[in-house]
Amino acid sequence: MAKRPTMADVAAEAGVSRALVSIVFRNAAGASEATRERVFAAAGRLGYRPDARARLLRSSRSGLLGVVFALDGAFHAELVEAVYPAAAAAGFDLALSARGPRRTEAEALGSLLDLGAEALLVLAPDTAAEELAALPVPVVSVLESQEHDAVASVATDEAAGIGLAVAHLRGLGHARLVHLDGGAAVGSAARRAAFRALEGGGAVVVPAGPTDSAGMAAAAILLREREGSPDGAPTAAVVFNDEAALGVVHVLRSAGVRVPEDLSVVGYDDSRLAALAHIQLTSVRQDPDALAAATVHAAAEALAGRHEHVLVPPSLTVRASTAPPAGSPSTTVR
Amino acid sequence: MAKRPTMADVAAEAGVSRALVSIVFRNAAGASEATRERVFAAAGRLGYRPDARARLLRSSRSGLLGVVFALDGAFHAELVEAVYPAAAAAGFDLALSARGPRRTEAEALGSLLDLGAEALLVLAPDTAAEELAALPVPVVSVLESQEHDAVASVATDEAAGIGLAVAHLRGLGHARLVHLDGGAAVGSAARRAAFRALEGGGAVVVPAGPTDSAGMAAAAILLREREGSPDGAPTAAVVFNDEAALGVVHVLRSAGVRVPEDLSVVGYDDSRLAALAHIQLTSVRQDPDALAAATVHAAAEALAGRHEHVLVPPSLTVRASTAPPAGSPSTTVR
DNA sequence: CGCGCTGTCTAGATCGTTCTAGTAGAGTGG
DNA sequence: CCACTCTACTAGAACGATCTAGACAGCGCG
Repeated sequence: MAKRPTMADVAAEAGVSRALVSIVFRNAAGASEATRERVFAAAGRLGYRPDARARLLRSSRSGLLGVVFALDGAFHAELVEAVYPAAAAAGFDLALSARGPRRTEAEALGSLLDLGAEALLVLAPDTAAEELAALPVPVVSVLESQEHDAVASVATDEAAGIGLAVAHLRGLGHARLVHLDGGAAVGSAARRAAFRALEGGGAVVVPAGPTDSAGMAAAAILLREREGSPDGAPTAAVVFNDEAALGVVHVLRSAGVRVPEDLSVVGYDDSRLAALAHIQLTSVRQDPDALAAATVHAAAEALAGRHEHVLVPPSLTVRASTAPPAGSPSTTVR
Repeated sequence: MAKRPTMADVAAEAGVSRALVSIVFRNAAGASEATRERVFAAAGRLGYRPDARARLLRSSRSGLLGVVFALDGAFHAELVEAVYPAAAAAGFDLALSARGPRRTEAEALGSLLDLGAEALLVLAPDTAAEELAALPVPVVSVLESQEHDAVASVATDEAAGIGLAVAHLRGLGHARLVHLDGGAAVGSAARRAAFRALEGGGAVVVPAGPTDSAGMAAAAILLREREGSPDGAPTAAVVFNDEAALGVVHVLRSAGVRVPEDLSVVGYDDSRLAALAHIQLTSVRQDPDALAAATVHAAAEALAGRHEHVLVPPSLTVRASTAPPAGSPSTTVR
């Protein structure tokens, strides 16, 4: 295990000064094409790679963004994946730090600060906005919009997402919709409010939750109501998220209610669950690339002292769990 | 955004030299109790935290472990979560780097090397062992055992896992087992071989894959055989992983075959899928804490030049997808 | 020829730590 | 009173990069 070569080694090998090697590697102005090649050749021969620690230490503008995410967060993995290219395009490096049951958000934030992150991207933060604002670097709250002036935020437009789901179902001919909400989960209030706003006074909302068992419980209620009034029963359900929707679909099918023929179901998140071959859930999709781009942009702006609050519009992935209602012309005719 | 305080600031505030502050913060010998307190008080007043970049740069023993993981890896999230406390206990810091469809393993490895990681933990590496061995720091291959002398490895004992599943089913009274394998997926060969070794010449293996659709396809084959010979058909299936098992269960139930009454199903990984309330899959569990501890230990050993190859025994999480076979006394009697 | 300019290159300070070598002062023993 | 050890502390050189200031050559221009 030979010692890692340094800039001085490369300089000696190429017969130039360290400073020049630095210039070449930052591809800054001030080096001739010929020397550039010579330096690169020497570096290649030695297997040199610049040491990020020293680089970060010296340059005030470190170019390092810290990302705090939850390992079990439904959508976090996809989003982090999308942030890598977005950050690279903007000239930022990324340092990841996970939070979870065994590691608090504060610990995750702290370790990123220690590494010298210039700004922090916090996915679905637990921490209160005031505390985030008090950190020594700017923070972008991702997936959770914030009102605080000193905390930028990038989130999906929940109202638009619910709007897409409702419009899709209405377009298929569904007259009576029901929303199974997320209970106390993050984002539940916004989605519920959006549904109520669209449906007006007659909006039917069943309290549920973000898990498949919550979905199962809510579906059981739905079934009971369905038996009570077979005609007035809803023909389509907008469920808080995919996991709950899975529980809903399972209970319905077990009870002999066909999906989508008897009841259409729309999920939310378009997670891997929704795409499973035997599920094929129509689901509201948050666009990871758009969110990632907006997030990196917000970080850059925040570094300049401007704290943006961005809402990214979602889209709808239509799969097999939605169809026109049983009585509608488009299914009976053909 | 005030500038971050440095060791010199703390030294000035406490009226001592920088070196002494360093001593106090590393809690090395050579400072009186009184000064220790004075320094901590001063640091607290200024909100000082040591700069990891400078610290890493100076001290050759950086204490930083790099972790490469896949954001969509079934078991990776749990494992990474468990590695944090294990690493902290051994005095290591962690830097995470993700690989995925948008970011190659080589990029992930490179960025960790740049950050100055002292050793790398690579979860389910893509890269060939020789290439890993050629990296300038020691590597631990996690979740995938390696034979290479210069690459340590920590993995689950696949044979033991399959053994647990088979023993569980045998214990319930099942005589005819079938294994739906993982096709070309990582670990599939080992699990298949283990199953064959246990079952001997009459081992029934159906080629499948690691996805739910592969599980569905394999289940369809199973159903056809079942129709052909209702008596000789297997009464229990050991499936390559949970996702495939999900597809299997779905197809079986849709065809009117009850799980577990008519056919018991065992998954592998004990992932979140297996725990879903409407699935309740019995599954082979890889113990994240044991793996994490073994991994960190292997890293420390690798740093000392000793490359361990460790197999961690799995356990079995019994849920509702397994039961004694239909004709057995324990179900008929009671 | 002298002057400024541009392009290429270098010396040396600097970032915030750790580490090595050493100093001052107190205590001990002969 | 000197030599010695021990404890508490400090000065200054690393670490490996970046950055500032300036040197030197070659060129065009008056």
